[in-house]
Amino acid sequence: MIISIPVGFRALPLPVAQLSLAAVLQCGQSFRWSVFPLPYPDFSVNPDAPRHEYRVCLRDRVVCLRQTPDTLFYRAVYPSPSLDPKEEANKDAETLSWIRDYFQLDVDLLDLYSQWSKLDPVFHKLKDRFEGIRVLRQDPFECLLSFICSSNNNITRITKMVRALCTQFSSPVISLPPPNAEPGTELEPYHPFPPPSALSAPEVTATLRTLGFGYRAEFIQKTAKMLADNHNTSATSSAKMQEPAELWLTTLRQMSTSEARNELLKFMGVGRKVADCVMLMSLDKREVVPVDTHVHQIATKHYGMSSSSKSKAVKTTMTPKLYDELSSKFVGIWGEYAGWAHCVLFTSDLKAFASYGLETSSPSPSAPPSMSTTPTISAASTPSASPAKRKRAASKINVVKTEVVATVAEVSEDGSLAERVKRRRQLRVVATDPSK
DNA sequence: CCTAAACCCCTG
DNA sequence: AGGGGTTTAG
Repeated sequence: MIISIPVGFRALPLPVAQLSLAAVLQCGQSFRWSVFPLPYPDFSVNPDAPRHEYRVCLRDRVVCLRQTPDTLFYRAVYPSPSLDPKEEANKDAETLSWIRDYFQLDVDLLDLYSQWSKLDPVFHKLKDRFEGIRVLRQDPFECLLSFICSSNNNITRITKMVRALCTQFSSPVISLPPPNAEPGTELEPYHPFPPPSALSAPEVTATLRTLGFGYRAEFIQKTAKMLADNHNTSATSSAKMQEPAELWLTTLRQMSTSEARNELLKFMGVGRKVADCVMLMSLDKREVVPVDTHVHQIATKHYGMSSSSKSKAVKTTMTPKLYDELSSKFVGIWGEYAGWAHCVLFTSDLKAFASYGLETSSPSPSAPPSMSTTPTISAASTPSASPAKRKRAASKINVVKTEVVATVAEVSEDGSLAERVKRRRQLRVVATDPSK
């Protein structure tokens, strides 16, 4: 099979089993990729030719990707066309290294798939249908704001909102025609994701509301302002560089899962689910399994999971306790890369998963053995403390109101989710209203 | 410590 | 009517 390299693209050998762009770029991890169908006259001539081009704007360039069963084609387009060749080569190397980082290509997905298959019969039956699904390593600020938008929402609308955020609050770096377009086709502007400083002004809330963000408008602006106020203390030297607040968010990669979660929960509009998504998809917390209502449904139906306290039907509400139970059970099943396994099963092809359930649900509830017992969970995912210590910490917060920050720092080692939320509320007061 | 309702917009 | 959630009030 001969595949010609598209003009301007470089080739990176990569089996589609290691990465499937079609599955990964549109499954609700990132909401900013544009997809273009490639108008080939006849695919029967070359059935393996790429059908789509994917594009996204990164800082000063637009990255374009195409894929065949064994090759990833990539190129970047820059605003200034006449660079000297050496500079050009540098930038291309930069683009390749960004791709390797963004798709985490050093992680062998085939290894993981075979591990999960041994650990989980349900996964074993499904794995062939979900090739090449991996967790992206996204920019933390973009990830945080995108998932604040995700509450009570669907992928289509989140995508529209994130797009609106970019077109409204950042300048386009370049305008390009769609791939394989006729001459004279209208150019399309490409906007990078806006930095915190562009979203922190109070008027931003109203603008976002007119753009259809609803109650999330305030969350976005408050979160951006909190980041800018706390971390953008010195000016950013270059427009191409990240702001200090963005760099600070990235440092959460160095922290433990529970520490990073505590930091994220301080932001307005960020609860457990959003925090976990941000940690999994941008902060290297690969064991974290975010739980939403859909995961809950599948968990009870296919894995025999149900809240230990309430043995009601599938109609139970998602309490913090239930969330913890479900999340830790999946970590117990899938292990170190549990979040990645979750991604394969739940955020790719939900309909295929549902149909699988219809086929096999009646004969035998083939739940994995680890379901029945409480699995051992790493300390990082479920911090525990003596009840006495916890109580002391909680009461301290209620009494002391003036030195909240110091108190929080002291007790932030542990605590239930509810307690963390309480602490967050007080922290927000300090962070957003210094006068009080 | 835990539960329930509102929130804003889009889709069925 | 209800949704891949969070906040606020009880």
